[in-house]
Amino acid sequence: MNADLAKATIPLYGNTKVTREDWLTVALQLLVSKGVGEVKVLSISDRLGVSRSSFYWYFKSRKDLLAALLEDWEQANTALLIRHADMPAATITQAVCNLSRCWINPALFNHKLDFAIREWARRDRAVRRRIDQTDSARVAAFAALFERFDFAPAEAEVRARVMYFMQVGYYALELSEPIEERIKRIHDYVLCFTGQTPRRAEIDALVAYALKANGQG
Amino acid sequence: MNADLAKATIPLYGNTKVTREDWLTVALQLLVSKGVGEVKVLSISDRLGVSRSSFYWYFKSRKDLLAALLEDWEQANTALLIRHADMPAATITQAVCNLSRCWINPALFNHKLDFAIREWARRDRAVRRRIDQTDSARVAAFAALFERFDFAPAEAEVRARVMYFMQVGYYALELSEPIEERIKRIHDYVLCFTGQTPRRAEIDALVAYALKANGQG
DNA sequence: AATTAACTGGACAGGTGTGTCTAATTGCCC
DNA sequence: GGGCAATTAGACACACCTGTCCAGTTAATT
Repeated sequence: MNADLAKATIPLYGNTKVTREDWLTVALQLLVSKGVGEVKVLSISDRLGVSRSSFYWYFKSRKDLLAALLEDWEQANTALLIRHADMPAATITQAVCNLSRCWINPALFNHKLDFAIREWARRDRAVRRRIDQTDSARVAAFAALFERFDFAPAEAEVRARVMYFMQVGYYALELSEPIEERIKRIHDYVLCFTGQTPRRAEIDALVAYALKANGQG
Repeated sequence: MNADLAKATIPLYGNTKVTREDWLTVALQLLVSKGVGEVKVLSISDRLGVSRSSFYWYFKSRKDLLAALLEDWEQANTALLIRHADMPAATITQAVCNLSRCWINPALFNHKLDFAIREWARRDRAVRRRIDQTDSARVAAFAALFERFDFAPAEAEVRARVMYFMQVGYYALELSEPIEERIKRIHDYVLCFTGQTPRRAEIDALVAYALKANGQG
């Protein structure tokens, strides 16, 4: 149950059963699967097989834990997207294919986490502010990508937004379509996003990547 | 506080202060502004200035109330979108402009309600099923629109999805940009969605509509 | 004016959550 | 093998939400 993290660290001192990391890991799982509202001290301690009150040795309060979770999220998701947007590419269609890897490979972008944070932001101003900054940074990186391929600034901005918002919307609907279904649409998506017909090799490579990343390769 | 609805109906019998409608109205406001979790009998009775227990005269339980709210939502939002998608238009760009009125006029599509339901669906299977049906119906209507203007079925489907998901994503981010900002992008959005340059008159008409609907006209 | 149907209010029971305090318990160190 | 520090369990206080019960209160009806 808690074997994963506790054992990796230095041997524990005293009557220790779990670490602060363990609390965080389970809290993150709960945040992702059920939303902030369900990140409860009791639920976590249950899953950890540990008394609820131990929690207060590691964290000042539930708020303290939530702040730590927000920190974790901020480190993970945005840097990934920006890194992929900045990858070298010969054509705009290739660049969009590169970026699509984040959406197509579940190991890359944690959309459930992203969305849990979004839901949280609806009820918390501080979270709201942080996610707004994050969204701006992402869109700016995508717009820069289109501008690198000589799109006019205004059009680059709109295409960046369409691409990003469309993806967020896709996640919002939680369609959970099989990968074969999604693959069929890749060509037309790239066409719609860029206004240009992608090369066959670009699409083929992305399709192969998608299958592999989803365990169908 | 509760003057709005109670007075509009037939004179009330007995020691009546509020109606079932009043409970529903306030519940809907809470659902929209704070999410399902905050739709509490106590919160509503407080706002209504009425005892909490009166609730159980009108509704069997909190679940009963929530079911009624879901019913309300289903009636309102989807029919509106489909009606706009089916409007006659001379060009595909014109058709997309027609549909955009739903997104641009806050009096038409209640996106906050739509999103509150989406969040709710994350924790309730029955709601999940209903919203999935709704989303399919909407996308089907949009795809039919593109097909009417001779787009190939596969491309029509993708363009419908890009347009719809992009809009849902936009709402997910809760950007709250001023209307002037959004207006600037209309032209490029239509271009990106349809792959065709819209006519000047089409854009001008939509911009005028947007300003009027947002009290700037 | 009494009756009655349509409500309303307050008290109570039961469940679940947070946070605090104190008395264990455990493993390392000397 | 006793002491100590780190950690944990359990009891308790408090808050808040749902749902039930019952004794009012009120205005149309007779």
